[in-house]
Amino acid sequence: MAATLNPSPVVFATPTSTPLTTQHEAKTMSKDSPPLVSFKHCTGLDELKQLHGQILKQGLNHNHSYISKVISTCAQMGTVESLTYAQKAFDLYKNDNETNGTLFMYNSLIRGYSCIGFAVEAILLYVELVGFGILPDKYTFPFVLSACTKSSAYREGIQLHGAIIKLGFENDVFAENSLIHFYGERGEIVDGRKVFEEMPERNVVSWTSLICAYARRDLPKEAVDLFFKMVEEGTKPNSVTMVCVISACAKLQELELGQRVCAYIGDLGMKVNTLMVNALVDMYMKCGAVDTAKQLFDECDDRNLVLCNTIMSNYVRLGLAREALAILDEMLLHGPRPDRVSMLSAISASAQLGDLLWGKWCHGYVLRNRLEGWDAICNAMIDMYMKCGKQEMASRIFNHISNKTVVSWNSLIAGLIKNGDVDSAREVFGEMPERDHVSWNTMLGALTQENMFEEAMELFRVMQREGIKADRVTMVGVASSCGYLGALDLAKWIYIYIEKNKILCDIQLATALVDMFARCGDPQSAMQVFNGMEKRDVSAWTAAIGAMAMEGNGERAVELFNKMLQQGVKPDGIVFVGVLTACSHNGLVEQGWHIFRSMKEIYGISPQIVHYGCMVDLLGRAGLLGEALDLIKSMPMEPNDVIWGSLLAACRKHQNVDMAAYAAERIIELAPEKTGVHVLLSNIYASAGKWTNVAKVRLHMKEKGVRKVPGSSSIEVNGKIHEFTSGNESHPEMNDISLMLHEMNCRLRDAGYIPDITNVLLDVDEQEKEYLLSHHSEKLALAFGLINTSQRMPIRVVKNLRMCSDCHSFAKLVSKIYDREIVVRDNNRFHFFKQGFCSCSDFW
DNA sequence: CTAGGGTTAG
Repeated sequence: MAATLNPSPVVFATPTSTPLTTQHEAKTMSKDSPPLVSFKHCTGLDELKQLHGQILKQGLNHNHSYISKVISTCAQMGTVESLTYAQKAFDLYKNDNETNGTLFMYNSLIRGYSCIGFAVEAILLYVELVGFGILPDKYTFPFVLSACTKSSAYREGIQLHGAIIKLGFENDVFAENSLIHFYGERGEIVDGRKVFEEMPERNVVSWTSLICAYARRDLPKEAVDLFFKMVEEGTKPNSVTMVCVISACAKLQELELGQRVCAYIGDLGMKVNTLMVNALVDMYMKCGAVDTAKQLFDECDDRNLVLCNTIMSNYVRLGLAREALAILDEMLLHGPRPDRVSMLSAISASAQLGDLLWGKWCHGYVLRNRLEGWDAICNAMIDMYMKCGKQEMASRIFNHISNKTVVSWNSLIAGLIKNGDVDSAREVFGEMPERDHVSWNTMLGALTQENMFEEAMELFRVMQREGIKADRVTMVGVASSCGYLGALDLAKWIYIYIEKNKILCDIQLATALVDMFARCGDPQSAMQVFNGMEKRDVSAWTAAIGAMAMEGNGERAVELFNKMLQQGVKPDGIVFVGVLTACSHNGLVEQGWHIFRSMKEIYGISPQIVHYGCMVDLLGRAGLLGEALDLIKSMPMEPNDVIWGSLLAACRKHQNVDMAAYAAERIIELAPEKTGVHVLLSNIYASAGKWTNVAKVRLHMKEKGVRKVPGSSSIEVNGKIHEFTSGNESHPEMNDISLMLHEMNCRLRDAGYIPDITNVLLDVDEQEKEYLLSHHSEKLALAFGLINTSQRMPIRVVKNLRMCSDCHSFAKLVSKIYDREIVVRDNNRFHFFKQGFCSCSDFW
């Protein structure tokens, strides 16, 4: 627009007509001329159009006072229609008078356009105004800057900053405040701060704008600090300030701080308006004070839509979907009428519950009220139908979306994964037009969840190659995969990577790191991360307790558990599993019973079947087989195959063949597909020398097509993970490994090692048994480790099954004869071998 | 004239 305009300055300072109050002006008006006050009583656009018509009819279009009134009144109505009309009136005025508008007209229009979000039009009008050589005034800058802010017109904003300085408005509080807001919304907070610092005088809006900027840029701490500084320096906060600072407290999730800030509301005798109630309810909910929030909500007379939406969305976020839907019910009965934001929460709530009825009802409401045009609603519905298991319905909605965003694709992928269709998810991932970090994180999470850890790490490497920035969520997935791989070098690299890239280490990520180090057999690092955490929730404690359990340090695990209770962290069912497992690894029968009983008696948590499983394991390992069986019989629920499996394992350790057979039969009844049972059962018979029974089990396995899960061990050397399976000789360095194994066997035999062939299931001759035994996967990995790692390095092996007792003795001796620390993680815990001893003291 | 609340996927 501006480019085609004549840039020569048109002096507009001379009015084309004198003010209305003068005699001259009065004469030009007919008797029926509408008085200017009639604009004040103008209620709608139609009325205004009539007034404008009268003015035109009376030939008053040259009178800028009238036309200015028309334009400004129109613009203030703030609708697209009214602005279009204002623009028309403006153009007509300019045509009839062969001149430009007045500054006041420009200001009115710019403000109006900015208000309805037509920022480009507002900026173009400014350009036009300057093009005509009209000098902007102090009213112009706030309007046009707010337009720049809304349309992210960065270059224009910067130019305006220049103009403000050039035209001598840099000491104008309003212009400067608008600049602070502009920079703040752009994320250029340093520039905003600079403007703020250089202001000769500031008012409450200057402070508030900067506080708001910090709060929005995820620097809530700075926002709150600035608030205190503001009060200290004697500027009284108003309700807007309070809304901003309370939202900062919500982000910090610090209830006490929030309450301290709120104290100013009462101290200053501030009236609490709806926006403040809303901010308060939001803050309390984000800080975990759900009851306080609900109370405030209930006491609020003005249940407006936003307030309802705030409480609903928070309920959904907290996983309280039922409560969210209760609010919706309330709204449907007594108002306010749910809008698309309410429905977004309602659809998410239905998704969370997997409640198809509610979901379908929401879908219907959306259609009846024509809310479906909004992307977010459709995306939420994809998620909802997927979570309700209605893949087809979800896909249908996806296909009907005309404007598919990356979120639509991500919802589809996540949904496919939830329905167990990882292959399709991978396919869609490959097809989608653009991928954002959520897409990558979703896939990474899926691979981790599906135990495809190496694939997950590979995907992470692809991310690196493609320059996708990893964030917290990425690293949680990566850390978790690494933990399962048990690759300590990789773990250390990940830890450094997070520090180097300044990835925010929140509770979840720190917890993932604790777990990762624990699974990689480095409990020291795990505890170091844990001790460095600022806040610890029950999951964090669970990870630390798990680290101790895996190390076999039951006493320390129980200690940690007690410390957690002391610090007032409420235990959940999961942490009890952790601590009871720790007890069972160390035979802490008394403490285990004590903790188990406290579950219900003190914490009101009814033990679930897993907790009984832990106890059966604890009693069984300790040799209290009768007590274990009694517990199983006293359980309030039917024992499952896992429970009997624990008992079976215990029977094997303590050589109770009869009870073992009983337990095994129960398992085969409950879960005939469980291959491990057959193997274990034959092992029991084998170790008792009952070869007829072994043959029977083997026959049964053959008939059912059950195959033993092959033992596999992996070892990380120079960042690469080498995997060995029992008896598989495909590794490229197999020759060296065989030679090494032979040498090891010789040296060990000289030291008095006798292979414990009771672990060999097959009924073959002694020599062959020895051969099979000497090729157990962990032995291959050990030999490989001895060849390929330096003397001072511990050898770390990860095994998928439980270590057999022969390999256990073997590793003990190797650790002594080769003077090497050996760390083996089996599917249950760690074994640290050193100088002929194992950390488990042979109790595992 | 400038500043303020609720919004889907991992």
